[in-house]
Parts: sequence; structure tokens; C-alpha cells
Amino acid sequence: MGALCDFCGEQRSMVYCRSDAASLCLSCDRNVHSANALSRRHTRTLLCDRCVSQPAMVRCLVENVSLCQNCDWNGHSAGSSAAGHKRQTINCYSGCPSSSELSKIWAFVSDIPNVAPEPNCEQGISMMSISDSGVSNQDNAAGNSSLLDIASATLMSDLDTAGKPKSLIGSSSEAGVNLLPLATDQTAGSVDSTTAKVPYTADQDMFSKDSIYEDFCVDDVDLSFENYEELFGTSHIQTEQLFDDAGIDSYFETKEMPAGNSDEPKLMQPVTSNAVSADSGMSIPGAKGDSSLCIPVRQARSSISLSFSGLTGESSAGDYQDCGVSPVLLMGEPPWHPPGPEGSFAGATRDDAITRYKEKKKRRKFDKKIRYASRKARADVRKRVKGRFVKAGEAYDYDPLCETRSY
DNA sequence: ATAAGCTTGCGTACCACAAAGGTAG
DNA sequence: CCCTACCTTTGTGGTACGCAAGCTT
Repeated sequence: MGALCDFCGEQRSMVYCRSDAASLCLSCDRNVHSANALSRRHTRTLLCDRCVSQPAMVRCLVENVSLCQNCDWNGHSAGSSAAGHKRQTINCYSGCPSSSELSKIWAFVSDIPNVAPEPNCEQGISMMSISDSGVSNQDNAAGNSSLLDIASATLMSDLDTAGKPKSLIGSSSEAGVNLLPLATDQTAGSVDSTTAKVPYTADQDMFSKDSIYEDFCVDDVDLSFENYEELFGTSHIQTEQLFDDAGIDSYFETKEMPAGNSDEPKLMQPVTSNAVSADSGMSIPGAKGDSSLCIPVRQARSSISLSFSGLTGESSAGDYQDCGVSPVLLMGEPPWHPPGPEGSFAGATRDDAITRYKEKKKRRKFDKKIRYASRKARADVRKRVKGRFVKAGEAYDYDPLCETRSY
């Protein structure tokens, strides 16, 4: 039994709405997201079967579970016995699809309950769009059938441990499947599906050419993050709990940071503002886009470089890497590689990135750090006027030592 | 459909003063 | 090299305020 629906609190939550930062049962999902046009645009996806708190990104066909990126990485990391498991991307949807329509999209999910059609959603799947590519059925001349193609696409049977399809080219074109970058959250992110159209057709072998980036014609988008929840898709506490996972901690317990780590000072900075925690950069779940950052790499790089707090335009690649952002992602290296010697390099790079990310996550403190307890103690007992400290002996309106105000 | 007003949330300045840090003798 | 005195800088918390974004009318 998974977590209960955040809305009704009765049914088992099944889908995750990043815009609402809520886990919902299908019934409430339809109710909530049929309220108005805006809510219908919320993109949802399956809930991670493992952590039951994050949106699932992939479906492990071997274990038959849906996993968020963190759980996927943890469970299918290089060297683990599960590293070779076949995985399939899980697509987001918006609109108000019926349970049968969801069943078509998520054919691998056997227990989609029947949900009565919502009166406000008479358009049903006609309103539905797969946010993977910004390709909606309205845009897709192939209609619903291709929609399902998209939904079932990207069979990751040949994925290496970095989640990079090895034989993407062949499988995509041969099967007539529209293989597209992983899902973006069009509402949680600024990646507007209306502008982020990917002009891809099945006969375009975009993955086989060096011109891969040129084929992504996405307007430069603002990837600024509006709040922490949106960024992480969960609350601070939840996130910390997530990464307080004993498995993760135990994994790093014996590992020492190398001396002279250039990012050491930065690590000491409390991350209390809505500035983007660089940790997010690794998985960037909900980071105005999905964890897999399905926006084209080049665009992502340019946008992120302007949006990550503390990272200026002059920031070097090392800065980004220090922040845990995969150099693969940031430096324009494609998120996957064709089979070949480069693959192992990419895997190592990714492992390095994961290592940095986890180390940093372990060390990070989200609450305010008190450097001088004595000063805090002093401030705690200091008298104030409208929040400001006042000279000793002056009239004051707030005595922190008193239960009630003096004014 | 648009504009104006309202609400909400976030970031920051402000204050006094003890402690920390730096410098000179 | 160590110690002391002096000066400057830092950091601490509650509140008010400004701004921006979203929502309502």
C-alpha cells in the first residue's frame, strides 16, 4: 500500500502533479485537474513506487516498478546487479485522460482503477498532451495512435547504466516510434510546450548526427526556479528525508572529501534562499523541467547558467560541476552516446557526478547555520523596538525574555 | 479580453553590541 | 616570538517595507 492521496487522503496515490506538488489518486487527479484550463495544463506522471514521494521517470521492466530518477540511479547504478535492467521512460500527461486512456499510455501499469469520466473533461484525451516533447495530439498529425507511440516510446532496453540508449537510433526509426527527449514539465518549468516544439519526425535521424543540437529548435527558455518545492518537487523536509536515506549515507560514510576541494567554501554557505541548490542540478527534479532535463542540452546549458544562483555567466564549468551538475549536462556533451568507447567514459563521468552530488547532499544543511552561538544567545535576549535592537536602557517594545509584549 | 485592485510570498534593511579578527607597539 | 591594547568587522533575530507574481473583481 503506497502513500495516500494528498487530496482525499483515502485512496492510494498514484500520480504526481509537480505543479501542485501533490500525490493524487486517479479520481482526485481528474477532479482537481478538470477544474479549469490552467489546472488541465498541469503535467502529471506516475508516482515513484520506491520512495512514493517523487515523480517516476522510468519503469523498470524487470522489477516491474516505476522509479524516480534518484531511485533509478540508486537501484540501477553501475556495478549493481540491477544495472542492466531494461527500463522504459514514463511520460507525463496533462488534460483529463480517462482510466482507459491512461491504461493505453501506461500499458505496463496493471492496476489503473476505473475512474468515472469527469463532466468537465468531456474532451478527454483530446485535451491530453504528452509533455515529453511538447508534442500534443493537437500538434501531431498522426493523431492518437502516434500519441500512444510516444507514450510507449523510448524502450530503454539498451540503456547503459547512465540511462543512455545505446541503440536508440535503430530502435526508434525501425519501430516507427517517435523517440523524444525525456519529459519536461511544462507547467512546473518555464519550458513552454507551446514554444518547445521539437521538430522531430520519425524519419529524421537526429540522434545519429553531430548536428543533434541543431535539430532541437527550442526557444531559449527561462529556467529560473521559483521556489524550493517547485525545484525539488517536495518540501525541504521531505527532501532531506529523501536524501537522509540510510543507503545513501552509508554509501558515503567512509568517503573523505579530497583536500583542497575548490568548492569547499561554497559548501559552507547555507542554502536558505530560493536560490537553486546546486544539488538540484544533478537530478533537477521539478527544476522547471523534469529531472532528466529533457530540454536540449545546449539550451539547458545556456539557460541554467543564467538561472543558477551564484553562478554567473563567467562561472566556469568547474563551478557547475562543483555544484553537482553533471558536466555531461552542462558542457554540452550529449546526454547519451552511441555505443562505443565513449560510453564508458560517460558512465564514469556520470558516476563522478553522482558521487559529488551525493557527497554534497550529505553535507548540505538547509536550515540556517549559526556560526556563533554566543551571538545568537545575545541576540535572543536583546531588547528590540519593531524588531530592531535598541540600546540598553532605552525604552523597548519587545523583550524576548518576556512572554508578552511590553507595549 | 483587459485593467485595476487585492493578496500573498519573498528578500532585505535596520538596529545594538559582543565576539572575532587584524594590526601595531 | 609572544603578549597586550586598540580598532574594525562580523553576525545575530524580529519587524517593517518594497517588490513581484498571482489571483480576483
